[in-house]
Amino acid sequence: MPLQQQRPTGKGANQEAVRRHNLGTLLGHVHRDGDVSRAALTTRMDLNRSTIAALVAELERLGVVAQATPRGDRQGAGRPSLHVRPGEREVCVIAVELRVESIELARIGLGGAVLGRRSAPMAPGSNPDDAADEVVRTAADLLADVADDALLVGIGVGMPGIVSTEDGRIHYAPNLSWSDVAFSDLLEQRIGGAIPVVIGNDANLGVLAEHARGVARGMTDVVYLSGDVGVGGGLITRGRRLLGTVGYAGEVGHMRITVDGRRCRCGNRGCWEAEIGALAVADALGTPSHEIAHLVDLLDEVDTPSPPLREVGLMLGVGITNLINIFDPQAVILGGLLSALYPAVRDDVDAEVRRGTLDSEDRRTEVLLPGLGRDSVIVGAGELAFGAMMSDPLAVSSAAEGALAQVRAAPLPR
Amino acid sequence: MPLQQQRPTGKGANQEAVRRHNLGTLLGHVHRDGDVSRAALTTRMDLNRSTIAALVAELERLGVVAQATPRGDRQGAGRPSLHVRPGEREVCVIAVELRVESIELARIGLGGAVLGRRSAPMAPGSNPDDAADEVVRTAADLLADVADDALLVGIGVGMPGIVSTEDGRIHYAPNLSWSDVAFSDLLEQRIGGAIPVVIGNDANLGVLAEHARGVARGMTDVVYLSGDVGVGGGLITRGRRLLGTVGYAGEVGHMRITVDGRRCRCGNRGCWEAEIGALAVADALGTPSHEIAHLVDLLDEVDTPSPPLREVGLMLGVGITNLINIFDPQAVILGGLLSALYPAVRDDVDAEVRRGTLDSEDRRTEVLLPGLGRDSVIVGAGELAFGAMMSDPLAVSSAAEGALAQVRAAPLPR
DNA sequence: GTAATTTTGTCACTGAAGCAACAAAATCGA
DNA sequence: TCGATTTTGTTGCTTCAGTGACAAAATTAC
Repeated sequence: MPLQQQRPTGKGANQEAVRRHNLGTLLGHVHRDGDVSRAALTTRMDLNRSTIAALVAELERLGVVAQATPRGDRQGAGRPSLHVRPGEREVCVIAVELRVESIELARIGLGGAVLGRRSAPMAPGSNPDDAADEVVRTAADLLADVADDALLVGIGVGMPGIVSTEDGRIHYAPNLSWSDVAFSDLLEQRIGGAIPVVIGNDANLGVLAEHARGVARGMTDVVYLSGDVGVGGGLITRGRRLLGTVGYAGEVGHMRITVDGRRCRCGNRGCWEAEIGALAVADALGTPSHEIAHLVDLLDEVDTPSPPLREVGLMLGVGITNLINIFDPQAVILGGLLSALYPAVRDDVDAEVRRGTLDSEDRRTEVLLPGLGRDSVIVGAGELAFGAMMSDPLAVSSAAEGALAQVRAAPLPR
Repeated sequence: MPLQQQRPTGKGANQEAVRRHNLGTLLGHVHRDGDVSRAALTTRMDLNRSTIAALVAELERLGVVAQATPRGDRQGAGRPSLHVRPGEREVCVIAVELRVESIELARIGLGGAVLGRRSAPMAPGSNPDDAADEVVRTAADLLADVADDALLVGIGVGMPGIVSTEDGRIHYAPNLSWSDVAFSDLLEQRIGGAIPVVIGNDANLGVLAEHARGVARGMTDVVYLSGDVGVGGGLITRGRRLLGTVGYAGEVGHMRITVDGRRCRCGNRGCWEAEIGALAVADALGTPSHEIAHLVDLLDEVDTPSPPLREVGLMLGVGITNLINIFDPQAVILGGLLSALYPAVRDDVDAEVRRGTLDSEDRRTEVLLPGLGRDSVIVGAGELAFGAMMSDPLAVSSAAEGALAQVRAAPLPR
């Protein structure tokens, strides 16, 4: 069933939607694989050769893809199929990650290639306006030596905090001490509304990244956990992100797993992040709180875990078990600090998961480490920014005309 | 955006898919509202009048809908719009609910009308084969006096247990002491494969029912909880059921909320259902376990809850809070025993939910009681059975030709 | 009763995908 | 080396779903 009925809207469809869908899907394949043969596209999309040819031709006309006879390595008999790759005209996005100490930017091209990076300092206690200025300034720098005909189709921002999907507002970002900031508006104002700015939280982008280019490629149901002092969750179900009504879905950090447990920043007791977050790990290792930054290294050195650390592992296992029972995913991916914690307490986690989840032949959820490491948020921000392009290439590419120049020339204070 | 790209498949679309989508969506509107004007369809589906006319004409040709000038009550000026209603040819499904003590059946028509009911005893310790025989026998009875040209388009089965979506296997049904039963196969064999049999668990069908015809109409993200001795969850996100990889999603009963809590049937401690299930409620009320069937009445009589009962309420609140934080739904619906428990301990539950969830203007999850009461599972089973019809009316209705006769004449032992 | 409003049916038109036939390119086998 | 085979790309034609414009029909308001 190629088209999916989106029940709540109950809207009808027309040929134009088909064309949009097909162009977007085809471009998605190119973006995903970097290089696909037309024959492969024909098979995968289950369309006629002629149709694929027409679709590719249209995208080629826009300059976003190019066709070429394949290089060297042959496979099987028959005339070799033309390959479709990102085109002459460079299609790219700016991916931004707001961290507590720095702002990371990357320019990411169609196909997922990282074409450039910049890092800017995030002054302690920076306010959102300063940060937005810095982002735009650095983005302009990053775009300075890009070909003039390049197509900048979006800006994606990732950050630790609670983000409202619809309006791009940051509801609350404890690590940055921001609350109720319309950050995507701040950026859009500075670049003259040239291009849409989309924003997501770190765990949400983590799962997007791992699903698109990490260990969860090809899966349909994935839970991603990003652990630090707090714990966030990113969810993919049926191959799409689960965002909830406002976009606040995935706040698993305050899932209560022991009502009488450790006290959490939120005031409650026994929140999951109080039990497995950086503070709990530091306590278990006997690390003073100012050395929390080195927890990863300390965890790497753990050979046989101490009883307190094993207790943390147990709690990790309990929470993972809850999520498996709730979501029935193919994998749970442990990001951030958790990817250092897990190897240290693997036995306890695995035992708890086995004990608490039903384990049939057709269902065996894997617990995995991320495939993208530190880059997951910025890669996810790139994927997020590319999203619109993959659902309506024509509209987005025509809207993006001139955006590059506009961002380069963004007026900034000082 | 009328068509939704189903990312994982990456398939293309064609005009045929558009037609399918539009016919299905239109029929879905008729099914949902029972009676829609063509003008309303034009607005809602955002299609041309001519297109709507053509679509209605095609469905009318099949006999599944009929057009008529509206009765009496007029609204506004202008030529009155033709109304579309379920057609002369009766389109229906058989909805089945397997309970511990009985098997309930209903015949449900397009539009959601319950056209007939039967109840059959479920002998204690019945095996699946006996139950399947009984279902088919009762279904034949239920279909005895139906017009010969009626179209039986599906059979939906709901039951308490863990069900695999793809193959319709019941993995485990503790209350019935069944495990690993291919129940939909058992039914399909008996009716000669005339018609697809779809199966779902009670909480999953509960949320489907409340979403289609209960308090959650029009919502996009809903959590439904069905409480008894165990607690099950049914989830809707983006207007569609969340099933997970195998269909085991929503098993919230064994979500651990206090690691050192009451012992659960599963062997663990502090599972949610151990804290808020029937046994916990009975303990809190001081009710002996053999009177567990009267818990609803006892809870109705509660005026001011006792401290132990308030503790149960607290645990209910904690679990609901967890789910709100994870899913960010518009509503959490409390079904089964929980709909009796909630009014008794409402203050404690609400306080806990307020305390544990962030509460912004655009996000205020409601805790609701079901709108369908005892019927939710059977209504949900009906909706489930109608599902295929709403995504491809042509294919389903032609496949259903002759199914009625085949079910009536199903060969049965004795 | 007349005008305004709204909906309907009809029909020619547009646009997208499918199909079939033919030509081209590469591989495999003798 | 050459022909048979396989696979692909191209082209013109067909099919079909949705659209827009027009005139007609039914109702309400003045």
